Amino acid sequence: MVTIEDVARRAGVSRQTVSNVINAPAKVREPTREKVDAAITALGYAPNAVARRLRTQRTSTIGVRLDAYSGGVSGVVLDRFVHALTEHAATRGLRVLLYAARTVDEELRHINELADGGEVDAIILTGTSRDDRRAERLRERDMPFAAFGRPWGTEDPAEASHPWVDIDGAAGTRAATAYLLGDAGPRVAFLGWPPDSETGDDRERGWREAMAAGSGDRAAPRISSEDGVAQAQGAIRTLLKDDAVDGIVCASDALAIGAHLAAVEAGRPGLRIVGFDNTAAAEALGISSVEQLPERVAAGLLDMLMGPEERRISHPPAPVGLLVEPQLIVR
Amino acid sequence: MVTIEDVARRAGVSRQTVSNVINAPAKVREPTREKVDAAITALGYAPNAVARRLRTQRTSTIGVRLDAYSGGVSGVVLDRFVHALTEHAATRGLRVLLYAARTVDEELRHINELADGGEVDAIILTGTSRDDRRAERLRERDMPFAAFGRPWGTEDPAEASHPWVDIDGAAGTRAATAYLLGDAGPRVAFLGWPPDSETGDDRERGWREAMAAGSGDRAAPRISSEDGVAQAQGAIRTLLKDDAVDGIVCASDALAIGAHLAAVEAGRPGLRIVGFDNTAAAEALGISSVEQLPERVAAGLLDMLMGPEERRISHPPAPVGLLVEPQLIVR
DNA sequence: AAATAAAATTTGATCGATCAAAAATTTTGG
DNA sequence: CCAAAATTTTTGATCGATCAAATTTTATTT
Repeated sequence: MVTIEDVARRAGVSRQTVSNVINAPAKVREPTREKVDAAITALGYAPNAVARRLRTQRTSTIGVRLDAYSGGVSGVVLDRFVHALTEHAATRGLRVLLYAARTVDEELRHINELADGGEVDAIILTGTSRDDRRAERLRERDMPFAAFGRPWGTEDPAEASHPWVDIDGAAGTRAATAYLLGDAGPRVAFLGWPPDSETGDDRERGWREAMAAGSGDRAAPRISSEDGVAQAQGAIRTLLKDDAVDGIVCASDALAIGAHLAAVEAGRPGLRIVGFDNTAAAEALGISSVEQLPERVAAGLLDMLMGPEERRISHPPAPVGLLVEPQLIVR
Repeated sequence: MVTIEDVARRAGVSRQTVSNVINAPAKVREPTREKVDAAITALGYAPNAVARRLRTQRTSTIGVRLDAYSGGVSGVVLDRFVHALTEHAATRGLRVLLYAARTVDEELRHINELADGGEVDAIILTGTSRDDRRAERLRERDMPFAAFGRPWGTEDPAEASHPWVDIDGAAGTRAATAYLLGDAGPRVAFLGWPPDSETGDDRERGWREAMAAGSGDRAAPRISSEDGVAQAQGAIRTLLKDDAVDGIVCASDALAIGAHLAAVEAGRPGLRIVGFDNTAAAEALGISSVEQLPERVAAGLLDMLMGPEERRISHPPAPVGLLVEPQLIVR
């Protein structure tokens, strides 16, 4: 292994000058820098990341939880998010360290380990809930963090207690509903999950608002189903027997696929349906869907952790919230 | 931050004794150990991972590439693999560091960086090809690695040049074909990609072998389509016009979904179709599929890198190959 | 050209742990 | 009970870099 000492010896300068060439080239005179650069390339030197971390007390690493694989249609959004985060982090000189956890307690243990061991400079939370214990723990431990998911309850971006970015689900279903109202007809139904899930209620709200604001038929039903193709198919099968609907806005692609299958079954393959998440399955079946743009979320979170141009993590990051407007993909 | 020195002072012993309590408790006398343990819990001490890495020259971290998000039906296998790897790695005291790359050259750069900076102890390659440049580079650099994917060309597990684990695609299609021969009829067609992709040819071989070995109809066709729902749908639409087939074994779920749609369209919703990868989309549509079990691949790769019970990476790991038999999921 | 200011470079200390060898203690055996 | 062996504990060096302060060199001013 080539060390900074080797380079210094070869270039006939001191360690620190080599260090300066790498970290603060402006401090070094041109001819000196050239000598050092020549030595660096001749020896193939690269700074040892571990030694640097020990000295600077910065790991340039952020931790991200990988959820237990759900097996369902969803989960893809998170995968795309992790991918985008990794790419964006790289351009800012950060690395992404994974940890897997199936439960909150398991995740809390991991958070402790990462913090105790000084392994990461910041943590990205996903899927935050009201009074999130992880957020609490991270605050206690004084570990910078940002969340993919709004702090339900206090959603005013101006008075956030920590940085967060979330998809504006209501905006997504609003756009979907407006599209169907214009393109299909006034009787646009909503197929959602049973009430009281925060994400679900948010998406329902968008439909309600668009129906009220536009030319929506007040009588258009709100149907409830667990998140699964078969369950949704059953629910919509029943619906299509009696009700005359022009289109269905769904809270997820799994629901949309079920609705689509029920429509085909009922001899109405042209019934307009819009899903949510824009998964490969919806794409494969040609179902329109609301695309979450997890890449924007990833970029937004890093901006918050670091400031838009910085290359180091703010401590603590400014507590602001950002809602990303999703995009309707029409098929 | 609590250091080993703080603990030593509080317990009234030396640094090294504290270190021994943590890393080699057998070397420490019982009463001493108790004192130290008490101090550790009182102060909430945890060893600094970065300092330890610098001294031991081991990072206990493995690097894994995250592919560019493909957007298609596939990709999920890799995500599940990364997840399983993270979980298994954790139980062996390893961390998983991600890097994103879109091209081979980009990946080679990342490999160099990770090796130069001493960031990882080993790298996991995915999607290996014949004469893989990454494998070559890693060998040159003396970085331990293992691959998800066989070294096409020399597939005899006994004479591998590096450790690898792969899914036995032929075994998967063999099982799928045998199942359809028994359950549907002798005319089992194969819907695959254009020839000369290694994975594709492997999967086709399984079908051929099972057809020859079982009661397969020699005349059953082998149809070719690019990997996409629409393309496959078109190909099978044509097929179903003339040919009478009892079932179709497909090289991917995307193809299977296309075939399924064509079958429904042709008024044969009961036509037996088997896909490959067992994606959420296939599950949602109730299409049988071959499940790759990426969890086993992850476990197998770590066993190879570390030995089945060890907690440190062998250098170099023994070059052996392992084919994991996939599992047919009947729906 | 000397005095002063500014810039460039070097030196010594440090980050927090483990390794290797030395010193202190306990155990064993005659 | 003492010497030798075995065990336990401590000390000093080190991993490879950066920080802070000291020193040297160059540039500016009078």
